[in-house]
Amino acid sequence: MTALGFSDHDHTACVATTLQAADKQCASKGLNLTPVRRRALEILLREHRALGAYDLLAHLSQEGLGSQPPVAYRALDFLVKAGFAHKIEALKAYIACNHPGADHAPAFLICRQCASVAETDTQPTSGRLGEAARAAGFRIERTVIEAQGLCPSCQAAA
Amino acid sequence: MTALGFSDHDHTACVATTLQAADKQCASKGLNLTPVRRRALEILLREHRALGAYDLLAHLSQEGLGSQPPVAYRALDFLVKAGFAHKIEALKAYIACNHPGADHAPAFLICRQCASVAETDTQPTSGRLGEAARAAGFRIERTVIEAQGLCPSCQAAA
DNA sequence: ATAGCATATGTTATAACATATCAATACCCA
DNA sequence: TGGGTATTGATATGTTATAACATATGCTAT
Repeated sequence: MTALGFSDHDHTACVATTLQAADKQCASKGLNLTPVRRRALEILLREHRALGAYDLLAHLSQEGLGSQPPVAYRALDFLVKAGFAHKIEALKAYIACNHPGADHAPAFLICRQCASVAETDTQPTSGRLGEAARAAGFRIERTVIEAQGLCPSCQAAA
Repeated sequence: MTALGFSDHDHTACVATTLQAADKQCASKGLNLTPVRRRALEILLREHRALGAYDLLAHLSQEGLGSQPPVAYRALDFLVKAGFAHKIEALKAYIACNHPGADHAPAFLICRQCASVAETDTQPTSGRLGEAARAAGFRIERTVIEAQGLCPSCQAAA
């Protein structure tokens, strides 16, 4: 895959198709994509950027879907566990997954100027990190790979 | 370098020599390693694990070196900027650097069981992340590379 | 039908992490 | 000696995340 996120695309369609894919996956895996969870995913997809839990909560509460922090955190937990969203640790924020479904080790390119985020992925077992882990006898279960810097358009603007 | 942190070593000596190295570097770079900052570094080195800012603050305040959050955060900011410590985003915690001095892109192996942390390093420009960045035209300024899993001794225990 | 169970949500409160702001002090050096 | 810079002290507040407990909803076995 390539790192999308810095390029334009038909966003309405991409939201719709991803939501449908989520519906399908939940049905097949026996997961319960409840109204709050589905709406949370839709908000993340529409915004198409990393949102803080309280940002999401503000959207949800505007629509009468709960007003207290646990509402947002529960929805986010579900989405992250289901693979529909990721947490960006360096931003303490959450973003919809680019390519849900596949089990993957996401990596992110985060623009410090415009806060846009591109998702790509990595092969944790290979590369320097994998080597270091093997050498140390460490068993990797999850990786946080986040690069911060400037996206193409912010470089151009500077 | 190799990933230390999961192996035994002469810790008293390693604390002392790292502190001395820090003194030296600060002198040569015109940085001011004040008592609070130096003590904070010593605490991180002695503990030899990732400490939360409030954990550090507790140590500092026991010694009369300040009792309010900004004291700890200022010391940590200084140490991180100077390259004497790193922040582990996934743990919201701070750890003394293994090899201060060199400008480097640290990477961490974090045991979810015993919370020990090994520091290694990466070459951000190479590998899949670097490729993705080049392909996207993204300019990397800083990276967060953190692997979570099980260290050798916790694997053995399980 | 209904008791029991599992899952999800509602609600309150608080824990844990981090920063803004402004005053006081110290230190350098022109 | 006076002005600039860096550091510290102190108070308050902002931000992120979870604990704890109550309630609702739906399924299932009897």
